[in-house]
Amino acid sequence: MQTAYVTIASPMTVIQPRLPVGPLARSAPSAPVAGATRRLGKDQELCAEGAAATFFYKVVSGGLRTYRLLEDGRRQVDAFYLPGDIVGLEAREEHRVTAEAVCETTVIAYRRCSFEAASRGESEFVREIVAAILESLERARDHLLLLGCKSALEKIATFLLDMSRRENDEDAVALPMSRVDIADHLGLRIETVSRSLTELGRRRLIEMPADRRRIVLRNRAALRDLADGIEAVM
Amino acid sequence: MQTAYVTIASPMTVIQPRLPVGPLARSAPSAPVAGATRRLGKDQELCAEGAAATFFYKVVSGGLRTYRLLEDGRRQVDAFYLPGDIVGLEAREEHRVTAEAVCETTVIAYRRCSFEAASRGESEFVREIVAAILESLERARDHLLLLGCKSALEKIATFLLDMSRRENDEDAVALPMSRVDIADHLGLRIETVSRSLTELGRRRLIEMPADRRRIVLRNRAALRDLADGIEAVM
DNA sequence: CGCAAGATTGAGGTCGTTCAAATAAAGTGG
DNA sequence: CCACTTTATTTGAACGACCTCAATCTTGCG
Repeated sequence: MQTAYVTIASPMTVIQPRLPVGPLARSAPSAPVAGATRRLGKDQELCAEGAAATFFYKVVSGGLRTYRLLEDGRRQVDAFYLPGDIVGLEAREEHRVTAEAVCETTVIAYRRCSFEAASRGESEFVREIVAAILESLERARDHLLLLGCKSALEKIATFLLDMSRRENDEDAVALPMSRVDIADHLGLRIETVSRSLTELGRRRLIEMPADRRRIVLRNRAALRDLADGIEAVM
Repeated sequence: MQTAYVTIASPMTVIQPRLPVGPLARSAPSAPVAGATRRLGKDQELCAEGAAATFFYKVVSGGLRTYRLLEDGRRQVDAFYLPGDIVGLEAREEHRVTAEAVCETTVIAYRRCSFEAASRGESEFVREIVAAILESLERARDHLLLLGCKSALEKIATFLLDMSRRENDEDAVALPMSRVDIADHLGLRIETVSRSLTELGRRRLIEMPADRRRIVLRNRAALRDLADGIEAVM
């Protein structure tokens, strides 16, 4: 689930904190975690989705936005970060969102390799908890993109693929939850859920057996395109 | 930010697992983390929002939904949890979401007190990182409720109050970001953002100085009601 | 079989969007 | 400092996706 993040012998030091602003500001002289101040102009990128997460940042002045995109350009701004906030901390190899300045902004950069290193000393128990929390965060972010940007049909396609993936990618997807639950999950009404499923069936992307709690995926590629916001060619 | 969570010597039994499901099943014999299997009927509640988070759970069979509500009953189902998933892990004193079974479901309960205990031994650095991640998760969940349930006016009210809170609750809120950013954050179009702000001004809940990047909150109570989904009495 | 709950389908309404234009603000160069 | 261009924001009118309300159909279960 979580991929191990091994820092290859990065010369890194231990931090010995005890600051009022939080430990981040107080690394030991000999083992600095923190780095330089960085100034960003309006709309300048701090870090990109997919880029190596070598640093994370604390906002000093100005503000940042983090966002994700659909293929056709629709954008979901996950959050804004104001002075004092910490951004880019995901304990993963890659950043999952793009961060940009909304105006003239100053941040302090911290090396983040120390996190995996530090937690390597931790109990397996703590690590698994952190991994589970990160998993929740990633799912939540995926869902922000869905709720903020996608149409009803795209939402349903996304949902079906997600359920399928979590059930070992079988073509037959079991939906243990009711239409009401699905609707409240996707920010739709049950009637719209029903109509969207019917429409996907009409388009031959899925098939619905008599048992309404089971759905067969007939055309994953097309469903994937729908879910990713690529306009359907039809 | 994070309050310490001390477990008072609860008599608890050790599990000796060695399941393929991850470390949770394999805590040290002397420091057992896990507990009993629990069976839930359809729609039965596993844990409630606000309740003490004494346990967290791993789904064995069936499925769970987690959700949050607005005052008038609108519901956002944050996520579904299928066999193998871990739920209720927030490293906080209280659960932030309600978890219920979507059908006949079996879970394994784990004591979660050990997390704070275990992390007490961790470096301040790791704890701050975990705290920042949890902060992100909470914000994301709040935002799911906003995107999934709220009307345009409610979204704007929520956004203004949130920005105000993060800027020391001043009545004058600075909005460093553009209307486009706000729109993409709230799942709206810039025109709708603009219209909603105008409408709030018309209702005397806010005031907009000439400088469009600044907004004065005139009636926080009414804004709060709007944000919480309490129908406006007017 | 008969009933209750859930799911689907249909018709009409609404909120937010789209497209377009007006207004305001912020630069730019003279 | 001012005319001019560019960009951001606000406002208006018409459209459309999804919602609401209501009826029908299906399924599960006593």
